[in-house]
Amino acid sequence: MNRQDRGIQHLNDLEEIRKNQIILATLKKISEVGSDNVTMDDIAREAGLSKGGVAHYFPSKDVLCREAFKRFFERIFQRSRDTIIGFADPLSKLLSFGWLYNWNDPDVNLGYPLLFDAMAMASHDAAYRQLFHEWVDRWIEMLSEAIREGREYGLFQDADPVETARTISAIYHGVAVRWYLDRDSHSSDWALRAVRNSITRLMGVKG
Amino acid sequence: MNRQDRGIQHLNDLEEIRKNQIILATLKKISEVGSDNVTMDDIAREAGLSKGGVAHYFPSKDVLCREAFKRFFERIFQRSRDTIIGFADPLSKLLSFGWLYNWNDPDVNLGYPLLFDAMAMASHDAAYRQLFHEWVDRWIEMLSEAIREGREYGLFQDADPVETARTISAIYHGVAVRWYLDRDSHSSDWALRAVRNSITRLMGVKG
DNA sequence: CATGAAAATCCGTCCAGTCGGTCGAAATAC
DNA sequence: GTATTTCGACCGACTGGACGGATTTTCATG
Repeated sequence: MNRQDRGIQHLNDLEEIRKNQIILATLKKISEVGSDNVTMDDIAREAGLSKGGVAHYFPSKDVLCREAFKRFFERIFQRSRDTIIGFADPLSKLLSFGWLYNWNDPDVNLGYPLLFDAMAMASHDAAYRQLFHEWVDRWIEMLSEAIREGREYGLFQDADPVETARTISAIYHGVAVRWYLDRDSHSSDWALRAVRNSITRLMGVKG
Repeated sequence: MNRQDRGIQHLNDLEEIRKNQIILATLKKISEVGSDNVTMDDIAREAGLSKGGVAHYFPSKDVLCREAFKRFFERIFQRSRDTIIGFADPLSKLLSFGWLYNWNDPDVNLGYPLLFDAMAMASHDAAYRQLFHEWVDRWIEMLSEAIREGREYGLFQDADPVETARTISAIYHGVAVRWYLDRDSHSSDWALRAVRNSITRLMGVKG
């Protein structure tokens, strides 16, 4: 981005644009090499700025990374919500996250390394655990809503919706780890069958 | 360990003792701060040696970490095998990993940060993916054996044992992540119920 | 004295964060 | 309308510290 572009923006707009630009670059770089191995120089260059330019918008690497992770998780959650509301049937809602196991999805290729990085951070850093907790909680809220709905219609067997939602969420996650990290032995088809099987049986739906 | 101890050992013994000592220290430190943040100095001090002492036994940090991870995964797997063979009933075998959700277990407190670290590495490094793959494969072999047994006795419904084993393994993993990283919302009781429920229903066992 | 393990030291590299400076644009003065 | 000043985004050289690996030194042992 050259200097000509700058004048045509309001200042507040510019700040938001630059921050976004930097955060996108941060996510890409962390995804590529991990947050411990990424340098501010890498991020700056990826964003088309210099170290000083990045420093102008973010006070430290730590703050930048946290903000980047936060926005990324937010985006993934929004996407999940957009997907789930496209289904009316409660079981379909619970099974609507197949895109998590699609190699051609750009969010997937960017996202899994980010997720693993965030989890590794979380195991040492309470702030990242909090971030993870908030993210999971929003998923649970969304899933348990669908479960309650299904129970009302008599589709699902009786069980605590929140507890069941946590189990479903965990199953998606566990399958995802295998699918992404041991890809030669865990095809996308396996992943889809695994979650479908586990979840339908868990909910007491006749197969 | 002080100098008096050293003379009473054969040289080959000593080498194995030192390597073990260093590896244990490495695992502890990685568990505490992550493999990227650990320094050779940290490891040496933890092992009661100096940097030079460690360098004498391991050529580089990279090699040391890989070897440490390898031995750790091996140990966990051995422990799992020891546990599973204590049960005769195939379903009990599949449910015999409750110790994975026990906060008082020393392997647990040491192990989860190591596992998350290894996964984050694996998402960038094929060598760690290979390590993960081999580890998973041994689990799958062990689990699918129990599943085959259960099918022979007519306890489990028909389904591909390996595919089902992969699903069970993934469920254990997914539940573990939630339990360890979002501990305030996921009790050990929840974790045990979650795997028991998911697995018994997946296997078609009458609850 | 000889040997080799371990300690101490050194050196090259890398990186986060700082700071003085540049440049263009907007504001103000005249 | 033009000159001048101010403002702030941005740059990039630099610093200080940390680290990994190699080299040198010390020392226990036989």
